[in-house]
Parts: sequence; C-alpha cells; structure tokens
Amino acid sequence: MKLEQAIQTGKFSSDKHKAVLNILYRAWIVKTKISNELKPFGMSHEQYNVLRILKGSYPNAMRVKDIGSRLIEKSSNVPRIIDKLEDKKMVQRLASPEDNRETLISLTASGIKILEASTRSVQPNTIQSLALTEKEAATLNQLLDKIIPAD
Amino acid sequence: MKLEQAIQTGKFSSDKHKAVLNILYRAWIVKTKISNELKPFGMSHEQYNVLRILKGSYPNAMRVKDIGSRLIEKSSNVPRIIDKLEDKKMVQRLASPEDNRETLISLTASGIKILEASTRSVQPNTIQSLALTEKEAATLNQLLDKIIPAD
DNA sequence: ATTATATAAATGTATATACATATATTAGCA
DNA sequence: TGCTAATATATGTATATACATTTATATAAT
Repeated sequence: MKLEQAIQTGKFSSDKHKAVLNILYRAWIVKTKISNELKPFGMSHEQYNVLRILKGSYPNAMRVKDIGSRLIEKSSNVPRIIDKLEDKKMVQRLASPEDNRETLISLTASGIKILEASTRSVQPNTIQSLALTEKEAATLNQLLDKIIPAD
Repeated sequence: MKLEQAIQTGKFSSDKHKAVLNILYRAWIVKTKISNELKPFGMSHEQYNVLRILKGSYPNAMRVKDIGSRLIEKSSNVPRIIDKLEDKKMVQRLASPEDNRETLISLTASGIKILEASTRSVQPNTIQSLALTEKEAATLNQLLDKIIPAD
C-alpha cells in the first residue's frame, strides 16, 4: 500500500518529508505484522529479538549489557525482558565467573525450539514481504544509512 | 551511523534482511529524536502528530475517526490523545451538528502557537536530518512502497 | 413503529516503553 | 588500605500502546 492511501493525504512538503513519514509507517507495519505472528507463541517482539540475539552466540551465554547493545531499540529494559523469558523457561540466568556485577543469559533447549518455530512463522512477513531484488535492497540500505548524519 | 555499528553485528543473511532491521532502526532513531525535541513543549510524539493533522484542516474542525485514519500508527487511541491535548487547552471538543455520535475537534489559538514553535524545533531533526537529495529521497520512497505487497 | 445491526467515541485493562533511582560490585588512586 | 568514582543489573514509576468492551446514536429491515 502506498503511503498516500495509508495516511489519507497527498500533501508532503518534499520527498524528504515524505521519506520520514514513510520510514515511520513501514516500521510500524513490520512491527505489527511480526507481533501478530508471535502472538500464538506467547511472545512479544522485543522478547523475540532477545532470543535471536542469544541464538547468535549459542551455545555461549551472553551478558545483559551485550544483549542490550545489539537491540535496535536502545531504550529497551533488558532485565525485564529476560524476566519474562525466564518465566517461560526460554532462557536462564547464570552467575558470571569473572565479574559478580554481571549476569549471563543463555538459551534453554526449549527456548531454541520455540524460537525456531516462531521464526518460520515470522520470516514470510519480514524478509519475504519485501518485493525487492537484492540490488534494490542494497540501494535501500545505502539510502537509509544517510539518515541522521550527526550520530 | 551505519546499522552495523548501531547493533554491533555484521551478520545479515541478505540485503533484504538487513533492510528490515535498518527500517526499524531508522524509525526508532527518528522517533526518539522527535520525542526529545518535544519534551520542552510537554508533548508526546503522537500528540504532536494529532496537532499537525488538525492544522491541515484548520480552521475547520475534524472528526475523531478522520484524525485516526491519518495517523501513521493505526492502533493509536485517539480519544485519549485528545484528552491530553484538551487538558493543555491545545484543542477543544465540539458537538457535531450532523451526527451526535461524532465529536469534532479543533485547534485552539494557543494550540497553533505551540505547534508552530515545536515544529521549528523538530524539523531540523527530521526532514533536515536526511542527507539526501530530493532525487534520492524519491528513490527511497519508491523502494519503501514495495514493502508488504499484500496489504 | 420496533427490533436488529452498524457506527462513533469513550472507557477499561494488561503489557510495554522510557527514564530515574537503587543496589551491588569492581576499578582507580591518594 | 580506604575512599571515590564507575560499571552492571535490577527495581520503581509514569505514560503509552494494543486491544477488548461499553455507551450512545444512527441506519436498515421487517
């Protein structure tokens, strides 16, 4: 769906202005679709993201702060997300042998299983939902990288 | 900042996969920047969006449902956003002469004033933060429009 | 006219987000 | 060593989001 239809207007002061709204709209669509797919698995989008990050270093555990640094939304409250995942036995907290301030988090066997099942459900609505060639996707990434230069 | 730095990883299964994460990241950055600029004005991002929509039809009032159809995030609870803006005397509710189920919302004089002042503060972090030519922005919009075809 | 259905806005509620503060531990240094 | 500052995680709190339900009114059908 074109942005104009989605927000019922055609008045944009410039293509740059429209691009900002377009990014916000596409992100909202993607997040909503992912959340809907995750619902049957009893998982929120952020909980899913944490599991994906943990899978990246599996079978090694990760520190809470390292999980946080890999999350897209930096204001996420990682300990609270871990609480929820721990309640569902998808991850477990371990003491750090190196530094007692740290907590190490690791995926459980059932966590991996649910993650993989949910990913099979989520993928078609994210990556596969982009009707883009790899070349177009590369261009898109290049353009997106030009946002917020002073950062 | 490049996405790879922002989320501390370089492993993407494809450019399409990276594009999804990139969109989510850029949207989060833009939203955070806008929210920070709005803080001195005591306004949330969604409250600001509603004021902008109302300005589009000013001096005519708008129905609650028409405001909702123009918002990017469709799950927004418009009556509650209006409550907050009404508390701050930025908008007012009026009875609809045509249909008593409807409520009409109009910007107040002080609402317009605060909106314009806050926009002068927000603009540099949105439109002006894109280091893109208009042609590049047009390409970006074209590519973004290809997301989620079945919608 | 009366009943059922549809629509518009408001309200209720559970969870998530953003951000401040607290607690525990480690590192740096006089 | 003993004090200060820095770091890592957890907790507290106010607001926002997502979604279901309620209330009021209008439309449609018999």
